[in-house]
Amino acid sequence: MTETDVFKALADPTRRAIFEKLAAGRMNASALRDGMAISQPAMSQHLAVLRAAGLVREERQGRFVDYEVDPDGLAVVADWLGKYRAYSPARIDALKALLKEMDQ
Amino acid sequence: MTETDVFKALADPTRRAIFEKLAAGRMNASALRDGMAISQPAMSQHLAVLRAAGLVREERQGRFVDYEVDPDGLAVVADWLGKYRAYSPARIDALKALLKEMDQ
DNA sequence: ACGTCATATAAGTATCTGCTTATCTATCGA
DNA sequence: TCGATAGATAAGCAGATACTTATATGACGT
Repeated sequence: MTETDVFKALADPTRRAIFEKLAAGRMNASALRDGMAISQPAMSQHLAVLRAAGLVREERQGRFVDYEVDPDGLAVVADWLGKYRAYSPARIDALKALLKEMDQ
Repeated sequence: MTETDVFKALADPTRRAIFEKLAAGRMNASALRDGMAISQPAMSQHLAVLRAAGLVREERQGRFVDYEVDPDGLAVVADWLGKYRAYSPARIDALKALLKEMDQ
C-alpha cells in the first residue's frame, strides 16, 4: 500500500474504470465484469492490484466475492496531493465547494 | 495531459522525487540532478514525461532550462480525487485543516 | 458425492518502461 | 570561431506489465 502501489494501480485506465464502477456501490467480480469487455482472469488480476494498493477491499460472500472502495488508498493520494496544496488553486476551489456542502 | 499520463508519471518514485524537489522552487535540470544518483539522459527523459503529463513546465534560460511545477497536472489528480470525496474521510480532515489555515 | 458456477492462480507472450551509452543541438565565454 | 557546458535525442536492452489460455480452488444446489 505504498504511494508507488497506489499510483501504479491508478495508471491503468481499465483499473480506474473498475474503481469508478465500485464507487457506485459494492459489487462482486462478475457484476463488475459485465458491460466491460474484459476476461475473468484479467478482472481478477486487476482487482488483486487494486487490493494490494489499498484502493479496494474484498469480502467473501459464499461463492461470490464482493468488492468495495477502500478509503485507505484514496487517503494516500489525498496525502500526496496535500503536500502540493500551494500549487493547486483548482483543489482549493473544490475545497470551498465541499465546505459549502458540509455546512448545509 | 490525460489522467493516464498523470498517474503513469507519478507511478515512478524517481519522478515523484523530482517533482517534490521542484515543488521547493524552480530549478534547472542539472541542479535537480545533484544529490540524486541519476544520469543526465535519465533526468531529461523523466522531465519529458512529467512535462507531457502537465505536472511540470519548462522555461529556457539561455543554456539552461528551468523547470517548475505546473498546477495543471495536479488539478487532474485533484479532480479525479474529487469524484470520490464521499469515500475519503482523511481528505476531509485535511480540508478542515486547510480551512483553519486560510482563516488565519 | 457430483456437477456447476465464481474466482484465483499458473504459465506464456507481446508490449511498455526505465535505464544505459553514444551522439546531437544549442548557447556560452574566451 | 572554438572548446566547453546544458540539455535532448537515438538506439538497444533487461525487467515489468497486461493480457491470454489452461487449470486449480472452493462453495453451492441437487
